[in-house]
Parts: sequence; C-alpha cells; structure tokens
Amino acid sequence: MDLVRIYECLCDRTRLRILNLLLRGPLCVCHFQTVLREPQVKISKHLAYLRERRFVTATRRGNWMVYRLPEKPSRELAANLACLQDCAAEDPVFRSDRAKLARLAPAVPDGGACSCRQTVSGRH
Amino acid sequence: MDLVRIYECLCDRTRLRILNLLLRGPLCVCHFQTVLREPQVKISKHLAYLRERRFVTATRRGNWMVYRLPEKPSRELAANLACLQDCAAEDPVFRSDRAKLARLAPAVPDGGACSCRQTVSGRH
DNA sequence: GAAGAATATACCGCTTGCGGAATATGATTT
DNA sequence: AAATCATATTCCGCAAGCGGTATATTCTTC
Repeated sequence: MDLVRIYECLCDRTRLRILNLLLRGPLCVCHFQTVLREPQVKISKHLAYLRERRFVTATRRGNWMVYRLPEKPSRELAANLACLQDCAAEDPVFRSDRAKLARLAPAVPDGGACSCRQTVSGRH
Repeated sequence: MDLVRIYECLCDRTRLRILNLLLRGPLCVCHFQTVLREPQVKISKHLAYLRERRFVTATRRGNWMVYRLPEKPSRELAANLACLQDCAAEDPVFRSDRAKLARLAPAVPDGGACSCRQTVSGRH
C-alpha cells in the first residue's frame, strides 16, 4: 500500500505545480523559481521532500541540479501522474505555469544544457 | 485548484480503504467497522473528515448512517476515483477488503435496507 | 420516558508538515 | 584561494492531522 505515500506527495499546491512542470520533461531549480515565483527555500524543500520519497530524481549538472520524474515509475505512480496530467489540463494555474515554462524554455534536452543562463563553459 | 483538497482526503490508509469499499456502492458505518476491523471512533472520524470536504455524503436511515460517494463528482474527483479503483484492483489489502465486503453484504440497494442486522421494523 | 443501539464529538498528547530567516555546501570563475 | 553563483540544510514557531479515552447525540424499542 505505497499509495498513501504517493498521495502525501500530491497534497500540496507547490508540489503539484512542480510536478505539472516536470511532466513536460527534466528541469533545473531555477526554472521552478522563475515560473512559480516562489522563494528559493520553499521550492528547494519541496523538491527535497519529493526526492526523499523517490517521487523525483535529481542529478548534478555543473552548478545546477536537474530534476526529473522517475524513468520507470511504478504502476500506481504512473497512473496518478497520468491522472494529474489529465486534471491539470483544464486548471488555469497549471495551464498558465505550462505556458510560462514553454515561453522561457523551449525544452531541456536530456543530456544537455538547460537554458537558465548561457554563461558557463561547456555544459551550461 | 481544488485538487489539493482531493489529495488530502486520499493520503490516509484508512480513508483509502473506506473509499475503496464505497466504490462498490453505499454503505453504513457498521460495514466499515466489520470489514476494516478498526475502532469505531477512528472510522467515524475519518468519515467526518471526508464528509466535511464533500468527498462523501451521508444520510440517516433510522439508526444507521449511510455513506456514499457524491452523485455528480467533479471532473477531478471522478478522475481520481477511477485512478484509485485502478490502483486498488491489484493491491492485496484492497482486494481482501472487497472480498470481505462481498461475503457479508451482497450489495446495498440504494433506497433500502442494509444488512447490518435485520431486527428493525420497515426500512432496516 | 427510560434503556439501549448506532454513531458522532470533545479533549488530549504526539507527530508531521509548512514557511521563513539564516547559514551551509558545492561547483565555477577570476 | 577568494569570490560568486545555484542550491541545500538547519532551526524555529505554528498549524493540522492522527489515534485514543471518555462522553454526547440521535434514533428506536419497550
């Protein structure tokens, strides 16, 4: 009955918004900050919460942390993510978040750079 | 963004088990007690929690209270109930609960008696 | 109307979660 | 190695949720 754990991760506004964005693909923290317009601590802590419960995974990429949904989600997780995506499709806040994200980041290639800032050598 | 409310209702083991049973149809409290084997207070409080948030509705029928899922659930609620049903189909605890319920109560007709005890005149 | 059955509520202690302020870590550039 | 940038962690106060014990409410039956 791992389901409870899943729902615990889903019962916070900020986390839902984060997951909604992650449904499109991997993102680094700065994206969440600029799209959600929430303080850094708040976002970082919610990401930690999700990470501890294996709801997302994180990898370092230079100075940045890239978060993504698990590659092989359990049946339950997959079902609930699909459900969330379905519900999010109609909600104004979620839609606005996705639109904002699309505007500022054309999509993050999996192995490569994110578009936070193009100052850094090589990967970022 | 009523979704958060929905997930809050779903992030407790006992409530999930209650909802799993309600997916089959209306039930009165004694059913939950005998199937879940949890103390009366616990069940009653979780039902109150669900009721306050309009996740279930309750109607009196003599001495008994009959709980049921809302007749016209919102899109989000319907989606999540369907998802829950899907997830519950494979979980051993949920399956066992449903089996136990099927054994003791052939199904509760909507307007009519439940099978807690057939002592009472008329409706129950 | 008194007793009893089914269910609900109040109160308590405990744990968890959340947000914010301050600080720490870890990588990168100079 | 010092400065800086991106992110994480610690500490704090507060609110909410959970389970249990005891008690209340609401019907029904006698």
